Amino acid sequence: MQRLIIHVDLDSFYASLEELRNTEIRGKPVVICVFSGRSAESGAVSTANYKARELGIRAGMPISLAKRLARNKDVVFLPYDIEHYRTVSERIMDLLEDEADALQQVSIDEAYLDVTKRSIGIWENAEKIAENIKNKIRQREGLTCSIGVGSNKLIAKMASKQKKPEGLTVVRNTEVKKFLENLPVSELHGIGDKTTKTLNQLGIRTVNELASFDLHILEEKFGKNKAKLLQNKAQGIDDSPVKHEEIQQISRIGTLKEDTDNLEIVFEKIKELSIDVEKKLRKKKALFRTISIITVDTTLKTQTKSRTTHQTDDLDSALDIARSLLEEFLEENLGKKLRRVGVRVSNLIFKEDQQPLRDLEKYFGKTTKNSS
DNA sequence: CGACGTGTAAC
DNA sequence: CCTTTTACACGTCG
Repeated sequence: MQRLIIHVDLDSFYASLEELRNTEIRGKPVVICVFSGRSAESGAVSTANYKARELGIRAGMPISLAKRLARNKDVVFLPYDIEHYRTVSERIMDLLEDEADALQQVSIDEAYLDVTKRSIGIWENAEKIAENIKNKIRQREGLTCSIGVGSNKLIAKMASKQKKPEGLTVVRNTEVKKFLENLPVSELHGIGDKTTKTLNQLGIRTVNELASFDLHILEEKFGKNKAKLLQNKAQGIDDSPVKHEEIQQISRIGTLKEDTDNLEIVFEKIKELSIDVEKKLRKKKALFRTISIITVDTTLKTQTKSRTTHQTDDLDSALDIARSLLEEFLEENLGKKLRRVGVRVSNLIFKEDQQPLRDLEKYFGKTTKNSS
C-alpha cells in the first residue's frame, strides 16, 4: 500500500500561545526570550511571531540584537514559560494520536503521523485527515499549524515548510522530482552547515547535483553510511518508520552568573539543575546507569565527562559522581573558566509497566554475553 | 563489545 | 553577543 505520512508543525507556537492568553498583545510583534540571567538583556530569542520576523527578528539571535531591530517599534518581549507550552503541547499530541495509525513527536511543536492504513493509501483521504487536523487544532486550541503530506517523513517535513503559516501542502510521488530539483542542498532536512560546506567544495550545490554525483567520491568524504543517506535524501527516499521513540537521555544545562573555575560555585549550579532532571526522571519512571556533566567554556566549546555504574534512580548519590567528574575536569583544564554547565542522565531503564518485551525476557532473563 | 568523548543537526 | 534539549553517528580505547 502507498505509505502516507503527515507532518504537523505548529505556527510560531510559543508566541501564539502568549497571544492567546493576553489579548493586549494580539496583532503585535511578539518575541519569546530565554534570558540567561547574566545581565538584564543577555540571552537568546526562542521564537518570533510573523510580525516580529518582518522586522528581521529570528529565533536564535541574541536578545540585545532583537531589541536593536525593534527600536522605536511596539514590540513585545516576553520570557518563555515552558511549563505552559508543554501543557498545551501534550493536549495537541493527544489529539493527533487519535488521527494516526502511529505518532512520532519530534519536538514540542512538531509531529509525524503515519496515516497509511486509515487512508487506505489514498492521497485524497490523507489530505482530508490533514484538513481535519487543522480544524481541530484551531477549534480546540485556537492555534494554526502548517502541514505537509508525503510518501515518507522527509517529503512530509519538507512539504510542511513549503507554505507557512497555515499551509497545507501535498507532494505526491509524481511531484517529488520537481519538488526537489534545483533546491539548494542546504534546504534538505538533515543537511546543516558543515555538510553543506563539504558538498559545496565538491561542486555540489543543488539536490539534483547531489542525486547524480559519484557515490564513491561521496563515500570518501562522508563514509559509506552517510553517503548513501545523502543520496537517498536527494532522491526523496526515506524508509525510516514513524515510531514512538522512548526517551534516551534527560539533561539540563544553565548559564553561570559569571565565568568561573570555582568547584563549589559550579557544583551548586549542577545541583540546582539536577532537581529538574530528577523530576522528569520520576515522571518517566526511569532508572539510569550513566551520569554526565556538560561544560561550556568561555570560547563556547562544549565538553562532556561521564561515568557509568549500576542502575539507580537516586540522583543525589549520582551527584557525588558528578562532583568527582567536575573535579577531574577542572584539574585537567587548569585556568579554563566555564560559562555554562549542565548535567545529564542516560542509559535509561524503564521500570515495569512499559516496555512489554516480556516473552523473550521472561524465558531467558536479561540477555548477557555468553563468553564462549 | 561497552564505555567515553566529540561532532553534526534540528528545535 | 552567543539558549536549550535531544538524537545519532563515529572514533578510540581497553
